Amino acid sequence: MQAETPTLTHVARLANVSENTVSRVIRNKGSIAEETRKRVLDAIGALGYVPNRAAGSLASSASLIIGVILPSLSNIVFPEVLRGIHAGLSGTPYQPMIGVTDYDPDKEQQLVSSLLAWQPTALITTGFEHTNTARRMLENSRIRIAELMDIDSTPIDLAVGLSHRAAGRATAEHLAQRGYTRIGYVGHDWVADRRARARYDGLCEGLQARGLSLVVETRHEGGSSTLAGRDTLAALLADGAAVDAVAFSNDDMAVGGFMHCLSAGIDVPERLALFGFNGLEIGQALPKPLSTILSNRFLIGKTAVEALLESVPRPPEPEIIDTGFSIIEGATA
Amino acid sequence: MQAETPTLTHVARLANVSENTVSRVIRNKGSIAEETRKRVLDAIGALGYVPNRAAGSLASSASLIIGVILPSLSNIVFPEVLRGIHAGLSGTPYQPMIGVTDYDPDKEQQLVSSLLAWQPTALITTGFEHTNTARRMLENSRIRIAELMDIDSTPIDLAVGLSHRAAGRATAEHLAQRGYTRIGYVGHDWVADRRARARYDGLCEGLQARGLSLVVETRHEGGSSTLAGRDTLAALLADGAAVDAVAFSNDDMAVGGFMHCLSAGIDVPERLALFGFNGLEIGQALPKPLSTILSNRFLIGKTAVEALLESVPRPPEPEIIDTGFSIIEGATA
DNA sequence: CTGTTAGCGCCTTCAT
DNA sequence: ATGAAGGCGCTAACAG
Repeated sequence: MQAETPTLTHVARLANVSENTVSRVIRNKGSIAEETRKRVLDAIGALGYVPNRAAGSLASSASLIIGVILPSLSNIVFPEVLRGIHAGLSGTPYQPMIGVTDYDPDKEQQLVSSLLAWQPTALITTGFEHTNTARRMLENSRIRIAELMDIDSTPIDLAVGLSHRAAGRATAEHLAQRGYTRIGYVGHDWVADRRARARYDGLCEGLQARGLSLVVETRHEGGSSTLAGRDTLAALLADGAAVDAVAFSNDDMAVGGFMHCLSAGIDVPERLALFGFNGLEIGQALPKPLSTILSNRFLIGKTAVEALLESVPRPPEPEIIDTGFSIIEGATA
Repeated sequence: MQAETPTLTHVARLANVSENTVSRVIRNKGSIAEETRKRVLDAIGALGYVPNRAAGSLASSASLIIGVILPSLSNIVFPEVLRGIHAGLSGTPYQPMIGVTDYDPDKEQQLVSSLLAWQPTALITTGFEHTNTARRMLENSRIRIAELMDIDSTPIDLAVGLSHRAAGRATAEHLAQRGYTRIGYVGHDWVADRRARARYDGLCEGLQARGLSLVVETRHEGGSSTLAGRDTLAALLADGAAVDAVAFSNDDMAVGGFMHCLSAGIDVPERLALFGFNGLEIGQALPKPLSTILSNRFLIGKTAVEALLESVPRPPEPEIIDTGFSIIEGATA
């Protein structure tokens, strides 16, 4: 038997109050006699009432949705940001609605439009690169907007992340301090991945400050992956470059590089030092833990959600939250 | 200047038609004169109209939401399923709304309730284990329900995945055929991860069919991870067990095991063979590609979405789609 | 092929 | 502290 789905009206009738009172109890708004509240809650329990979110959204012109736009799910980094978002949302009535851009600004624009159609309370996206249309939509909407991962530019409303340029400089300093002088770079496509590019720039800048510069660099044409890291390092070394350390665009690439060294019998770090970025678990499980930079992905997601929900009308001034980074000393550089 | 958000009414007015006609054009429903359609589309473009999804959902008692409940985001497996779901959804107007259970049935129940409150077109969840209440809610709702990953039981509506028991048996057969006889098992917590348990059962069954049985087994108390695999294999070997092959609960654990062998100078597979499950990229990037079973996670997500949207009223009979698995020969077993 | 008429279930505003 | 009235923007059902 398919019972009719209970609505506010049913609850109100059962509890002998007006719909309005039930609504107030549910939303914890206005003051309600303890006795009444209890009667209402009992009725809700008895009927197994669950509020219709669509009706609520329509009436209030605001939904309990948090739009989340991620560039990719292939890399473990963004699922970890999403985990942080979930952690920040747990215990609240908000639900995340997800979109994936594959690093394509046009797809992002379309997702911004689709997600705004749900009148979400907030929209979380990545980086500062948006189409003009997308930017306008985000600015004009009065909801809260977070731009994650990067803090090297002025956000529309809120930025949460770290300075990738600074992380690149820190890489340079670490390698220089360890006495490496012939430093190479193994990267991936940075047209799509702007933050990898920013780290590269910071790296070059940091080396230059020490009177050094990259002696060789190779970039894989596609996205980052362990296999790409392995093959790209192999290609770089095959050219006979004399390097004593290689900075990778991220840990995936660096772990791949480590695999190549294992296969080729190259001693790490004695003959070749390796340095990554992200601080992924796999890097720390290598026979020699990877020297890298921890990027606090989970924290970025969690912090963003908490900050967004903290003050739901958008504050007048944009805010930047630096979740920082830290060097993992490791044993490969 | 914050212009008023355009609604159907505005579009209708501008195009000189009734709201209903606009609605029909948008939803591609009923027949419309080519001339009228064009006028409406022009008006939509001119105003930058975006339909209010909440209003649409309320009026039609159905939303363009697909609820997705995942056990975890820590492991790359579920993000890959999610990628498949996204792929299946791309080009449709549906958006996924995500929840994470952390393998807790009570959390799942709460998510089922929260997500049903949005009147989604379909709900995708994992496995066959639900609280009684959750099961009742899923059965009573008339929307489509997919239970992913596993096909070894009767689904509420649709199951998409593979037989984990069969995968376990295939592991046994592979190892036996390669001539290994002293086979050990390194696993993780299977109270939460039922499918790992099913593979273990299949493994034992398969060994028995060959007149073999596990000579030793160790299970890590928590979830699977590379570090856990490394340490758990180390612990197993420290006990002095004479094994010539180890089957791991999954690739994360197996890759960790491989790392231990590297550190401890154990030749793989000569002195110890390793076998995993999932076919993750990292396993194939090892100096010796991991012997394992490919679980087609992406395909599971994509297939599920396609099958669900194919026939939106729930069919009378439950259906099972076997996305299968295949052995990756690798070089470690 | 197009228009008219009623809601969907809830929240907001105003009243008491 | 509670109730009454109206409407959020859209779609369904029925005309024509």
